[in-house]
Amino acid sequence: MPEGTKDIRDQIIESAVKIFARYGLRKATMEDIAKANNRAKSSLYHYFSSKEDIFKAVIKREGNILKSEILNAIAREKLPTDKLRTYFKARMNALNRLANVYSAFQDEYLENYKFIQKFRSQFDSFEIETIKSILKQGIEKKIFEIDDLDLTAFTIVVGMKGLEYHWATEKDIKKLNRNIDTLFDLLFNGIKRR
Amino acid sequence: MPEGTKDIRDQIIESAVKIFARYGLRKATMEDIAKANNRAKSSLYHYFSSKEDIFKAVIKREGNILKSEILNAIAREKLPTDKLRTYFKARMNALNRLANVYSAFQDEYLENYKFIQKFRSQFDSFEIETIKSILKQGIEKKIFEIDDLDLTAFTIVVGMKGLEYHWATEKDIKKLNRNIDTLFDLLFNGIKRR
DNA sequence: AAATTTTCGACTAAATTAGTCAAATGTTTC
DNA sequence: GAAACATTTGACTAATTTAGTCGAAAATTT
Repeated sequence: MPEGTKDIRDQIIESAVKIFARYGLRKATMEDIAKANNRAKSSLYHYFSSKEDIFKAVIKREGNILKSEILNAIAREKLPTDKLRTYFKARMNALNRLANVYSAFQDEYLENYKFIQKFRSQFDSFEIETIKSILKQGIEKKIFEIDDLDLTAFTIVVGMKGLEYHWATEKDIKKLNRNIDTLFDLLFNGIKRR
Repeated sequence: MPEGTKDIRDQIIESAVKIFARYGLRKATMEDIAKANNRAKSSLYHYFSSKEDIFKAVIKREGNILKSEILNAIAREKLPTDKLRTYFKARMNALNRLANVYSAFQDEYLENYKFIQKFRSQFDSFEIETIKSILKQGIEKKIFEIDDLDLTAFTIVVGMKGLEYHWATEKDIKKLNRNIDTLFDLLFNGIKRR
């Protein structure tokens, strides 16, 4: 695909996000996406090879937004402690903002797709690495005391996943933020240098 | 359909509400509804003759809920003035609560169905009659002064529809409630006995 | 105005879906 | 307990929808 084409590809992706968010991969049709973009269905195939191809692009885009939101948020903090707490909240907020796309993303039907599994595991890696780098800084600054860095980072990510599940069904944002703080404090007091 | 059958019919309608709310009439499949009800698709046809038939039942049910919520709300008020204001708010709140179903209901694709048009016009009649009865009480109690009752009731309903349209795109509930009050005051000062 | 990119409508093969049906299972009634 | 009835189901089909193709028309660039 040529150069200036980027804009229209992006346009299509943007429409597709909404359609996928509303209907999920299965029920969203190329016709739906095309209409939302004021184009004929066949035009889409000039930019993407298949519906799955568009979906991949959507997932990639939303994933990148999620990652950069998290990275930006923790970049604003100086202390590893604050970075960690901010990471928690930024993750929840970003996920909250993406709630629609995300709920489509949770669709069990998607689990069968290999590229979704790949994306998930890539995102897991990103999270573990990010947490690890925060923990490392904490160790260097003598704020944290951790035996097994990998295992600790992994455990933290798993813990957040648990919270995320709870979050999916929790409407009370206030209560949720308190949960985040509680989990954080519990974790923090476990790893803080005594 | 036999007698004790009612329970299961209702069960099916309840599942169907959720499915229609999520996907709309077009994209909701009998299979979806059946699954949500832990039944085989063919079982549904024992209780309903078609998908459209289920949809009609859903619309009827939600319409009745809407009506009774409104009627209950205004029954709690004594003064015609308060009844009118309460009507406004109850209508908005009920519609708000039914937001999902309602958004599916707004689908342009539905406009082609005759029974939807029929339902709409029946609901319009209900609203106009309800408003008229409130206005009548107001006139009797010398609180309102109205020339053409029918035309006034009609105008009020049309006004609320306009607000409803605005509401559909307005996320700020606070602002919306202020709008309701404003519209109400404007209207009220127009019909109040001087 | 030639070359290239973009759009589109018409088309097809494959998949999905509404609705049917006959048989299986479950429940009542005598 | 078996006849009568109600309910559920899986297999099936006809009709519709849908992903993806293709050749040619617009639009844009060179």
